[in-house]
Amino acid sequence: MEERKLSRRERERLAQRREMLAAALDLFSDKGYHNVSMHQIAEKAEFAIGTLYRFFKNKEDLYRALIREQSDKFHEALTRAIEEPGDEVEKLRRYVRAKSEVFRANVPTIRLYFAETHGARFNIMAGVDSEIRERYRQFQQTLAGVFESGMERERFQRIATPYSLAVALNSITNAFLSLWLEDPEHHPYPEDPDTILNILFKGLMNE
Amino acid sequence: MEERKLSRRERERLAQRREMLAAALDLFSDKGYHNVSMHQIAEKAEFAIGTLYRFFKNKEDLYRALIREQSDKFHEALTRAIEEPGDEVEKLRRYVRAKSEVFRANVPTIRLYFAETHGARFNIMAGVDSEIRERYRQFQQTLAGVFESGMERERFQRIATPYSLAVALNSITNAFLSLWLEDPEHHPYPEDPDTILNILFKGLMNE
Amino acid sequence: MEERKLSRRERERLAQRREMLAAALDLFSDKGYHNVSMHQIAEKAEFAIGTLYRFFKNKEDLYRALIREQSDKFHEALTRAIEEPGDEVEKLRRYVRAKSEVFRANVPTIRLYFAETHGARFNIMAGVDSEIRERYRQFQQTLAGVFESGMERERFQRIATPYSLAVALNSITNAFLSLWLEDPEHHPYPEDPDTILNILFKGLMNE
Amino acid sequence: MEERKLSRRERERLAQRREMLAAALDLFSDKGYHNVSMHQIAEKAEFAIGTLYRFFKNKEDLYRALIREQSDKFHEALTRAIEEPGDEVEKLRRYVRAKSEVFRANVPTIRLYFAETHGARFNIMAGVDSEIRERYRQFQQTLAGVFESGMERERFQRIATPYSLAVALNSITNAFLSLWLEDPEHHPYPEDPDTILNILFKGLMNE
DNA sequence: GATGAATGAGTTTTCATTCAT
DNA sequence: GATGAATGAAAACTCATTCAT
Repeated sequence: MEERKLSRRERERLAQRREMLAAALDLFSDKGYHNVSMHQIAEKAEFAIGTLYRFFKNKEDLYRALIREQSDKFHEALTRAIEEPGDEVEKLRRYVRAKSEVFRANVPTIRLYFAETHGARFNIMAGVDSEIRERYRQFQQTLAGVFESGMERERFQRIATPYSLAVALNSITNAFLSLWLEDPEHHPYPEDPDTILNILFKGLMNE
Repeated sequence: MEERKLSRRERERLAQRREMLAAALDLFSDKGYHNVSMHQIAEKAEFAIGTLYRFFKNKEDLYRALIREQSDKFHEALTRAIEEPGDEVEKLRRYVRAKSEVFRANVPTIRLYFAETHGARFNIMAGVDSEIRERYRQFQQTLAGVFESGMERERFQRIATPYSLAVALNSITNAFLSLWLEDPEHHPYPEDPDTILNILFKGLMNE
Repeated sequence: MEERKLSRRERERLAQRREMLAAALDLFSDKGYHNVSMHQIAEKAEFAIGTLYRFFKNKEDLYRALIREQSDKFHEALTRAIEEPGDEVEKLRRYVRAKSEVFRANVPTIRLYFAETHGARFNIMAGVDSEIRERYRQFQQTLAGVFESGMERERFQRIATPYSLAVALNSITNAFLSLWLEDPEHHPYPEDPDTILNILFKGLMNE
Repeated sequence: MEERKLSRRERERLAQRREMLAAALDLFSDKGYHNVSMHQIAEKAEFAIGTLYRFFKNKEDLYRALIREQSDKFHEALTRAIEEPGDEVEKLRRYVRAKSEVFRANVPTIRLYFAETHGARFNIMAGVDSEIRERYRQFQQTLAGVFESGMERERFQRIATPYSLAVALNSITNAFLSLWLEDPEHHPYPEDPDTILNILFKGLMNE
């Protein structure tokens, strides 16, 4: 935004920080939080261990910074997809497409989300600051809003609560994208968002 | 099955093993794999460390055995629900009901699946032996079979491939049940399977 | 006392503990608390580092155990010297003699007392558990009791409060013994307790 | 002495040095040598780390300079007290009074002497450069001179060697002053030097 | 077969010191 | 000369695993 105001010092600092986080992301996503040592991160980032600790006060701090940064990036992209003008169906299509792209472009980050973490709990956003969970919840509310407005405009039927539909849509996209992630050969990347959306859109039952 | 053929020795051994796994399940599900030591498990199970190592060659082996055992239990219950006689809709309802019950009755195990694990990957069955994944895949095939036969009998429309529908149904149930698990007050336990199934059964779109 | 009741196991354990404390005493008294690592202690005692930690939960715990043990030994010896029957002068002589012997026989321990310690404060008993300081204070009270009874029996003049005299006697003995400790050639070991006691007993002033 | 010969440069340098030492004194006396980092000293003195190292070649050097400077200050004051004209008793009284005042006015420095230090040894001047010890020894000789001349003039009895008496007087004052330092409520500051001196001056024994 | 004491590699973290700017 | 970012050796402590009893 206003990056040109940064001094050289500050720019360098940011670049270093980025390199450290990039190294950490690679390692964490590959082996999981507990199987990566600070030494390994320092080595991969080509800094001395002490330097790492100048940027992050401990291992957990580094991990949290990483998660927060990545999830911010995702939320922005996904929120944008929903909030740009368009009718509900368009929004959902844009959303699924954006999420697919984010997955495709950030495989290590995705793995990180699901890889071992501290008290990693259950679903996609687990094991993470309550702060981040809260943001995820809010995002899911935003998504629910799309279903809600669709219902009000009688585009959508009230087959479930809007929030449930948001949860369902997220879980289905996650499931499909992770199929692809784990075995791209057998489970092709869903180019067309309707592959996923039709499961919601169309009724399974005949009559 | 054929337990009466076991000698006293063997029966005792099995009982000991069960106690060890039970202790491990409690601890792992509470604190996560890396925050539990073999000593703690031994102590909780009231055995000496060395004895633990007679039963499991290392920590990972113990962990895998635990996961395998639990997932076997689940698969059996779920497969039974599907394979008992009935039409496709009945089978799906029985399946969702059985899965809910299994969740409700095995919270620690469920937590374990989603808690930190070695290289825990993404969706519900991840982070685990390929052996177990394979079994999960097979189970999902079985579930897909229900959709397939429904399509053949024209009970179901072909809104997606049968396997995709199996994946979708699993991800949605997981998502709903984990909402309940994390915050039972705000997200009530789904007594009626149709709460979940309707998302598949009914079409969202008007027309 | 009742050591014959100890099992072999327990006897071995105690022997090991003793060796660890002995190694620690040597090192601490030589280099000071902060300049000795747990590895060095383990190595000197010929145990693995982990074994050290089976006996003492951390470095401070080891240090405290050492101090406590040594000071117990001293207090016992010194208290005995005072409390055995005899008149006040005899008691003070026995006390100074006992203290000299304890110094002579426990040079490393003495050094330890005065070597660097955590928050080592000032005088001889400093830098140590308040528990130990309290014991030292009590001991000084006992010593003051000797002066007091001497005054009551009019053997001693009331040139200062009994407690002050106890403090003075202790500080003088410490000073002389540490002169000897630091430079035995120039400052001979005080064989005769009256070398020290006369400073209290006799008046410096003519008239 | 000849400070007006100093250039502005040199005067500034000295002022900086003083600030560094003052910061170090505060920190060391509060937390002890090992619990203070060079960074903390630099920060408290409001200089960069590198600048600190321009003045002192390492942490130990800084520490030694500090001790030396403080002890110089003390020795000067105490020597003056002894060497000003007057008879022996006056000199000793002036000495005890001066020492008390020095203690009272320099609590942090006093704490520093007794707080944890490298190889802090035993009595008051220990744990320090041999250079400083030597100076302390010399000072004690000066004090012994007072006792000696008192003996020659038959003011004092020869109850011990003059040097021993100097040692005894020092240890007693230290002991009393440190009692006050540690617990001013129970152990009042000795306003009257004779509180301390009478222990030497008067004989304890009747007869 | 059971035990649990012993092991030591490996982890996180600190901090005195250097040196390019 | 001053700065403070960078360094990496070294510290305390943990815990999976072994093996003598």
